[in-house]
Amino acid sequence: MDSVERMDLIVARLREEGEVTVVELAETTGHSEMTVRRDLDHLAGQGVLRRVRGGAVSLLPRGQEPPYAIRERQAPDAKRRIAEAVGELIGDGQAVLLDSGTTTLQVARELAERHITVMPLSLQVAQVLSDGRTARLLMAGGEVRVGELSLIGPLAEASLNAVRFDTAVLGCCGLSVAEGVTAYDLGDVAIKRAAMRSARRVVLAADSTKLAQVAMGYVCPVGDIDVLVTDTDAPDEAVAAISAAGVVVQCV
Amino acid sequence: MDSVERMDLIVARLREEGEVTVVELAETTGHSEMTVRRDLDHLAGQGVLRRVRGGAVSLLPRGQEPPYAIRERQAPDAKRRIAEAVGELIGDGQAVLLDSGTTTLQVARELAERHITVMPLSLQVAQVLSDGRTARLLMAGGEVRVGELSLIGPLAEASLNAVRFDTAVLGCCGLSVAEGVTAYDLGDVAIKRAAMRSARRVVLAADSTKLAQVAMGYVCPVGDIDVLVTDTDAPDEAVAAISAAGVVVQCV
DNA sequence: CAATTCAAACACAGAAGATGTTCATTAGAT
DNA sequence: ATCTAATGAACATCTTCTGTGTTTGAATTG
Repeated sequence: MDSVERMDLIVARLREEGEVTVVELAETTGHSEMTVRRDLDHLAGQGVLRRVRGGAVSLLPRGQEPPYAIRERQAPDAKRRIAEAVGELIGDGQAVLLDSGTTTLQVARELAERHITVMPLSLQVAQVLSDGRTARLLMAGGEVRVGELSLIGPLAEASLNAVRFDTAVLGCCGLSVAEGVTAYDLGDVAIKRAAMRSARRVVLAADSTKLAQVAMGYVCPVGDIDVLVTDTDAPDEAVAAISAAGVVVQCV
Repeated sequence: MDSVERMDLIVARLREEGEVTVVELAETTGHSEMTVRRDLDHLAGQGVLRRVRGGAVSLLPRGQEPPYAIRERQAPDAKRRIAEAVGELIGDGQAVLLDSGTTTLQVARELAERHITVMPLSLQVAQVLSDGRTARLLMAGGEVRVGELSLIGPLAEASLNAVRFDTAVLGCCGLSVAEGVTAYDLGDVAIKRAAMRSARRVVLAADSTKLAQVAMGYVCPVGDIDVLVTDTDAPDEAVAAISAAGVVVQCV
């Protein structure tokens, strides 16, 4: 059991029990208590839990978004395929708006070596794109959400209002015909809306697990999306319903 | 001779001769030709040189700014001391504007664990601050200069106009009473000016090597600076002249 | 005050990176 | 067109880093 598996186990335990103990985790994982403590300290640094004597308590209230480092490990294959498909939707020279999130981060990796103009809505996405050194980077301003590194607030909206894009690539937390497109953070919601206003075409990149979920913040009805790229695990009836709303659905 | 020394040697040769050969470098450094080639490829990736058969030619025209990776190794001790002193000038809870550059990057490392509000004018500085997770990060928008990762252009100016700061911590490329504060890139110059307009107090962080230099872009007269933090190698007459212009000079 | 937990320090193993060597391929010179 | 030197890929070796466990003394809690 390597460090990644251990972390996943700890997070799973925290979700079920709300708290964990060092001794119990050491037995379960088969590693020393010192190693468990180091794992817990690491997760504490990500804001996942709070250390207490003998163990840790969860900082993940139900109904709230799991932290970045956790989400990045969810459905990585699907996200990679989706990112690849989104990359093919973007032509060279286009101006692209790239949302924050783990799926769009993967899209950024796909676009990093392309010759396009990109405005990322996340510091992490910006990092990936600047490493590529070929894309023209137009940074959005805004307040940086700690942990997420997404950009929100009036400065971010002002940045979006100042530019027009060929394509906006958005992520989301939940998606259904009944409930529309939803996200956890209300600040992010406002930005997604502004992003849609600034782009001629809106592409939503969402793996199939999102189709079953509804988050607190309402972004827009499904029909406002132009293209949805998801994976082949998406249930047929959901895909049919979303298509019926006028969305081009692509399953990869 | 480790890889850092080799790179420095290669850059020095490029500055003197304008070009280098693989064979000669292999002899001088005492390493294999393959290693030299890998070094050259690495520097080519940073935009320092262009590979040609048998060697490489410089991409560093005189009068232009050396690339980031090179500057970061210049006077690192002085920069650290300066950064520490600048950190002491910043009180908790303040709103701080942080310029791009290698000296201000060091300042960012100093401020990363503080509880302040910071607007960085560089992606790299933003990266450092977001790692700290204590500072409130207000990202400036703007076009990202490739290689430098500094933010320039109208979006950046708009971000600066939208906020007011207690302190602006600026870097520069050249500084003298006769020629004022100067920088290489004209885009950066405009941003530095806007930054000064948005801050009650302007702190310039510049190691003593900057006192002898003049760059192309004129930012402002020396007297517009409130505090200059430099190192103890600064010549006394220069310090006296700058003080006479009404600047509080601190040598560390 | 006693029992437990913790964190710093050191030791060790496996992983990752850097370097050198060999060799087939390629670019440039003749 | 042919030859020579340069190149980059592939592999082997060595070094450095990172992750882990153990020990030990300090800190916390009941």
